[in-house]
Amino acid sequence: MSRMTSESENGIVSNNQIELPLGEEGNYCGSANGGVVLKKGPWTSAEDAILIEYVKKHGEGNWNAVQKHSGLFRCGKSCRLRWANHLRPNLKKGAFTQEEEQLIIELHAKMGNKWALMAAHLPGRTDNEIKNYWNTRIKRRQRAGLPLYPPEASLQALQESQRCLNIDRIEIRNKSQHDTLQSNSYGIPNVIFDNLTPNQSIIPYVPELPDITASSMLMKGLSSFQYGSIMSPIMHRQKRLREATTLLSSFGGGMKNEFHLFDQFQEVDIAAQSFGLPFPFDYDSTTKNPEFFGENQGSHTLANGNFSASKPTSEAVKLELPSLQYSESDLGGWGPSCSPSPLIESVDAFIQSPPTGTVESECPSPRNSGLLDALLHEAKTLSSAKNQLSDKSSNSSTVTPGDNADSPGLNISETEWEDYGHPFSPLGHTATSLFSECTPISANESSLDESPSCETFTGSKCKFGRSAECYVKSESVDQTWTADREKESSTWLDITSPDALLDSGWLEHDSAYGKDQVIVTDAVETLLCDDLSSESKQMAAGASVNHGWGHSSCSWNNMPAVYQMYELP
DNA sequence: AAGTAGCTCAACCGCAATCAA
DNA sequence: GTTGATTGCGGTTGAGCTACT
Repeated sequence: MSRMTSESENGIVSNNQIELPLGEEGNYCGSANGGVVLKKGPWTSAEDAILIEYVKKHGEGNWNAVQKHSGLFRCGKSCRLRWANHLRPNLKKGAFTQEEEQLIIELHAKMGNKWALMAAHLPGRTDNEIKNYWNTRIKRRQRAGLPLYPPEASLQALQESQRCLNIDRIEIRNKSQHDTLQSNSYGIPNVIFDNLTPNQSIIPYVPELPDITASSMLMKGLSSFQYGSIMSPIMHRQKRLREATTLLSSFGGGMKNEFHLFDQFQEVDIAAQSFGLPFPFDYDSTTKNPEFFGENQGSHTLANGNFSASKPTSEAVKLELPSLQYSESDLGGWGPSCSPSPLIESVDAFIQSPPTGTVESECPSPRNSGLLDALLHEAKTLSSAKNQLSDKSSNSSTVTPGDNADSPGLNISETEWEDYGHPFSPLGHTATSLFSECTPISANESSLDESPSCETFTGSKCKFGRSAECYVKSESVDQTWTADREKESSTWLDITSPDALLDSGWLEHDSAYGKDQVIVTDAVETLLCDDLSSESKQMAAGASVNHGWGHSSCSWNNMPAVYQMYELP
């Protein structure tokens, strides 16, 4: 509004603001003007007055009639927007309150970029306002390397998610009493994708999935880290510190740990870039596959890299991105020169701050929310639960809080991955890192301006594929990986191992389907299926993939190569 | 003090869903 | 069932402002 001060106050169209009718120039506000030139640009107070007067008389709606009846040279669309965002009564002006911010965070964690829905929960606020706020906040937080969601939200969501997952697990196990640990079925003939069906019945709000896929969220995170990797070096450290501090304070100090994390990420990111690390792949320099990397240049690294182990695909995967969108071109650094850290950062954010809130559902489904947070949160929950049930773990491939730690004795599955020539684990660094990075870091481990510890995350156990244990060695940064840290990180699931997945509950055998089949929990499904190109999705759909709330199944043999990462020779 | 980069926010744009004829 | 108009939504843009160098 204040920006309209320089404008004409008479509401009459000035020449430089007159736009051709839409029939001649796109379809915005296209039809209602009948050849009358319509004004664009900022509204004047006179125009506002006209519009207000009109709405008083005729009420809202029928916006195209505004121009006809009021003489306002604005299209209906513009009128509606102006009214909704600025003129209608009961609009709150000014900055968001802390309560509102909190609510937005919770709502976004739950809904994703459903600005209109979010606005419905914030009286007096408009979707545009919320969207702008969120995008601004997102950018700031991402640039500062902070998680999107505050940790307190994580705890709440953790508890709720745990409860929901317990319900889910019960139902799954009711379907199958198989001992999931017995089967070492790498040649998985079929994969059953198990959505978190139980949630459906208790979720009052089940929108059409916005298709905020795991990969899109990962992309979001990855691209978010582009801010870290690209912006950070540009941004002066002082500014970064200030921003981060500001954001920190906005969360009541609960972000210390995250803040701490971030500073590490920045540096590692830079360092990793300087090493041309092929993010998201961690790889052992002695076993890296140059051919593979070459093929994937310019392609969608996440999709190709993480999911196409042996058959790199050249297909670009166009992902639908959430609000904070970045085109593939934005991810230009995804090639061999990409840093491993973006994902890690995002993962950190996601894991530390899974979706929360009970705005519309007490048991938000990861798929429903469309947020990877939920997905990862599930994994985290599962993994934690499994770790507690250590006695259950009989298979050597099971990742338990100890065998994961740096020991040269890799678990079976890991070795087998290697033997079977999958240069990278199915989920690669992505997933593995997720679990190795979600351990909170105590704030006193390093100060903000200390040389950050690359190993704090890069050194966490990155087991996958041929490269077995691969550390991202960034020689330009300190490597102060601590034993404690490693122990912490090692408690997380080794997702690259099917056995581990099985053991963790990510994959479960299901005898109900007759064959050696594996239930892939929603989280895995999301990683496996949702991240693929639409073409792949269609193929998968042809293979009985049902991306609904119920079970879905993919016939293994019919799955595109990118799906067949568990297939063994 | 000047130049510049980054930020904010209002408005635009395109698409899809809905509605009515 | 089809078509065109209307409405709603989410992503994007760009002008003005602010902070920094």
